[in-house]
Amino acid sequence: MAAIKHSKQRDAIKNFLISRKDHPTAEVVYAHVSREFPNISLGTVYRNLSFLVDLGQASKVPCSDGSVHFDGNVSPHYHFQCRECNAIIDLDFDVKKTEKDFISAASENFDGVIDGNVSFFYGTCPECLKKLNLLKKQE
Amino acid sequence: MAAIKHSKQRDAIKNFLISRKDHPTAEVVYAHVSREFPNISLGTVYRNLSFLVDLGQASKVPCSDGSVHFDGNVSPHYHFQCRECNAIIDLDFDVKKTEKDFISAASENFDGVIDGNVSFFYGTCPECLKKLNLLKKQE
DNA sequence: ATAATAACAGTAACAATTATCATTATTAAT
DNA sequence: ATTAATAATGATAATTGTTACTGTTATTAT
Repeated sequence: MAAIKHSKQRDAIKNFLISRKDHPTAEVVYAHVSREFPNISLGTVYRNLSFLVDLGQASKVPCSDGSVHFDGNVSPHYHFQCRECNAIIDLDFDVKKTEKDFISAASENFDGVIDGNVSFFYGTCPECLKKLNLLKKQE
Repeated sequence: MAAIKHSKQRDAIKNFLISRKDHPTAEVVYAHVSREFPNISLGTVYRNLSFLVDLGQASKVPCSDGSVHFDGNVSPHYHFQCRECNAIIDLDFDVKKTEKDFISAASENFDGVIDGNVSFFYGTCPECLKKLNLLKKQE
């Protein structure tokens, strides 16, 4: 019902999200958008991030360490988090098929209906793998 | 290094966790253990829950709605959350094999190393399914 | 131009969790 | 058994991430 009005702050937040392939937190968004809008409020950032999520133009990525990140890429995909550097990286594989298999396995001994899942993968990212290999060689 | 001393409060917290197949939050643990220890502190509950997690005697279950639950069952298994009643239920299927398949699919176009995943399943639990079917018939 | 109001900045309030600290309970040594 | 050392406690203060409030500003429709 309430008509949406345009706002430069919201544009800046959305553009920042789209421009980044990593997954900034509200604080990181705030820090960057503050450069363009020196007295933007942290509340405005939170309000617009939720708003964008509601509009389906961004997605909320709650990590198991309790931190909440935001993703400008709303196409279905899974996330990976590096145990070394905590970076969150998009994974690129056939979500549809794999998820279907995974859900049918999960439904095996369950009397309810499973219609979705949220997964996070963990391990070592390519960057950190390189660093660790270099350290090994130096020994 | 620091020697662990026994505590009745910790026992009560652990026993409560083990006794429950649902997955209480810190507040719920506090509410129940308070019956036996009327002036236990909420801080003590949080402290011991983390401690039990560190000892590998409990696990932390952070849900994507931001709430944090605790599980006395530390054997590897997945969780399901009902969209209707928000209950968290253990799923019983062959984790090892399924996870292996899932991880190898996820690793497809990724140069890092994936060694684990955390997944949450969503849908309708058996209880709520029943209720919804009854409602349908009444129409 | 003007009026209506969505969105703002600034700030207060909030909920969940963690830290502090003086007191109590548990353990190990006498 | 007493005692000494200290882990753990209860009570409370502090912290963090987020949401709500309020008067002002910016956007849109008339």
